[in-house]
Amino acid sequence: MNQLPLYKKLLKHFGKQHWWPTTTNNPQFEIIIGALLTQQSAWRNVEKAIENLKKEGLLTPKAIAETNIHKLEACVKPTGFYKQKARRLRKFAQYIQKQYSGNLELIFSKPLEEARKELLSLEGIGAETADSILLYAAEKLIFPIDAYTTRVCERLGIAKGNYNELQHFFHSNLPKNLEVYKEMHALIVELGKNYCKTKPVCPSCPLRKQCSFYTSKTKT
DNA sequence: TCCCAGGCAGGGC
DNA sequence: GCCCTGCATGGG
Repeated sequence: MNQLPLYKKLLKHFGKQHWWPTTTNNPQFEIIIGALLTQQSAWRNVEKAIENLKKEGLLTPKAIAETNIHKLEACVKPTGFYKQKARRLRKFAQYIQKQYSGNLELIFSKPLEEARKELLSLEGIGAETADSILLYAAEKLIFPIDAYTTRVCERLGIAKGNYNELQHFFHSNLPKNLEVYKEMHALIVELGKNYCKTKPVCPSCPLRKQCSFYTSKTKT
């Protein structure tokens, strides 16, 4: 099964999503900060937090590694779970600073599976966050599976299973193209944010005719 | 007022 | 392995 038609349909409907937005000259590290902060919180609140960090000069591994934890907590407060996020952010910065002198390329240039395992071993980095970092910061061909992706796949009836199974599905059915991977993940999130909520079908969803609730329970 | 947001970790079973 | 809970602020 080729998922390029789905990609084109979503792209036409929603337009380019321009993920992952960054504002500094250290985009890789900023993407990682965003990936940790956006967990279970809206992106607009992440933007507030990153703006706070920028004002305090806290957008480099060295600065975050050395900062006072309470200052960091105040910056990331808008994203919620601020104590654990501040701690995870500082621990990550300290790790990168100590092991690699702040140079992320030294991790990203490792073999993909090795880099992924290393990220997963750090506090606060699970499968989705690791894969988002690898796709958007390291620019590796790896597809993140988030809650929206699971929900959308189920409702469209295109795939089901655990994280690894869904990821394997996309790896097998998407063209091996970095921009497609980046855009497809963002487009699925956009679809999930707007639709896949009501039953039996979301009236204005561009994919409503493919929705399992539509085809099984609604006629014409 | 209630529910959700671009999850993760730790516990129980 | 899967399911549950705590973590917490901001916006609809």
